[in-house]
Amino acid sequence: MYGLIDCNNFYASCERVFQPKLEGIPIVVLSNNDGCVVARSQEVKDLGIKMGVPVFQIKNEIKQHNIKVFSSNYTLYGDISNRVMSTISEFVANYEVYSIDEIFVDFTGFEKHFDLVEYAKEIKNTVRRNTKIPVSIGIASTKTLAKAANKLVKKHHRDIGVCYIKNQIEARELLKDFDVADIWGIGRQYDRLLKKHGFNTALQLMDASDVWIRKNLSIVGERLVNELRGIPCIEMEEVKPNKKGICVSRSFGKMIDDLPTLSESLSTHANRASQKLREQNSNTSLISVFIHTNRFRSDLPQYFASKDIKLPIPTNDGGNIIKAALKGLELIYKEGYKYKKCGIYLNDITSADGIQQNLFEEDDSDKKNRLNKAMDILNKKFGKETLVYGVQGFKKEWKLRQENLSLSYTTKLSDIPIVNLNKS
DNA sequence: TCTGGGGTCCTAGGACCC
DNA sequence: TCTGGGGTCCTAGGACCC
Repeated sequence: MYGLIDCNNFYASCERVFQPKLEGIPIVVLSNNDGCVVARSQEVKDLGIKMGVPVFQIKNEIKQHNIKVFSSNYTLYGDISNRVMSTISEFVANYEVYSIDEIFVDFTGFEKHFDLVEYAKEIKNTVRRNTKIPVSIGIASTKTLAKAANKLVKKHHRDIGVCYIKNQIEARELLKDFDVADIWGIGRQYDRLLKKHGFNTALQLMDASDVWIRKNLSIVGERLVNELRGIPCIEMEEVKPNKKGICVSRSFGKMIDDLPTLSESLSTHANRASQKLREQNSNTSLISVFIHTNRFRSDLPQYFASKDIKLPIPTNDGGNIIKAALKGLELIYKEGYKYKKCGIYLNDITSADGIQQNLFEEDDSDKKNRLNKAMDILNKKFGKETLVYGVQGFKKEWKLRQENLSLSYTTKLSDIPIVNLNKS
């Protein structure tokens, strides 16, 4: 038995933790650069505002319904997420943190000793008490069914917050009205394909022909259908495997046309990417950089470019990676365009232990390792970007727009909430 | 004026080997 | 008129997830 525990309207709920007066008030949280809506409170969902809409398209609704708007505050959400996950980890031995607001838990064997619904309710109440975050819990014999159960909570069992699919008889009953589009692993394209061939509900998909599924949805679809049938095909991943690719990119707060400013921004992303690499004790030997203009501005000339740089020796040194990135940037930069975004991908990722040296280049990796270690320690202790490379610049003209950022209540001493006892 | 930022896995097809 | 049979590796692109 698997459980999927998911935080309701997570980012919006986080914003409410330290501002309880926002309870019941419609809230949206925006993507980086205050671009799109990435999280909505229930009140906003009820208004019919869709996930992902550009915020300028809902200006009127925001005004009309007095919707409170927040820039995304990942420092806060990350910290609250850790609290939620650690509370849940007290209840189960095996679990997989699946995303910032979701966790799979392994309930195998629990059903023999506990009433699973009651046990789940206790988890839910404890999380709420410890963190103030509301969660929903779906339980079933496979991860895909647990995901579906979790969706069903939001439709039919919001009061209890738990949905338990005990066996396949119940699964068939509950999934007979379940839209294929809502199945974990069915996206827009597969939804269209399935509907075209008459598969509208999860139940119909459960009874589909294996050959047809294999042919049209590949092995991924075959696994998915078996999971719906109660045959587990997707295992728990309790330890996070190292990333095989690392990407850091951002849109600019305003459009940029000159190489020096682009270089500052790209250096910053490159440095951040090198930190991520070091966090998992890996090296890269293939760096790609890209820049592009604003694809929505059809009135402006468009330019999209990327460049791969192969490194002779795998590295995780910030200086090396920045140097390679800037070399790539110079090769693709063209004057006369208004750039909107740049970024860096690190690929060909290998372990940082046991590097194959190059016969013809001097080995200064020991010195660089010590430098990087020192930088990482300082930035961890005194806050990120305390110590940076000079090429990253100081003016940060390209930085994100974040006009409605809440405080870092839990991670920054100066932002800690103050309780005024006298007043109350 | 204004449109996010990360990831994973799978397949097909081409280049190459003997 | 007729042109083998078996592999591997890599990449680009497309699907998906949050």
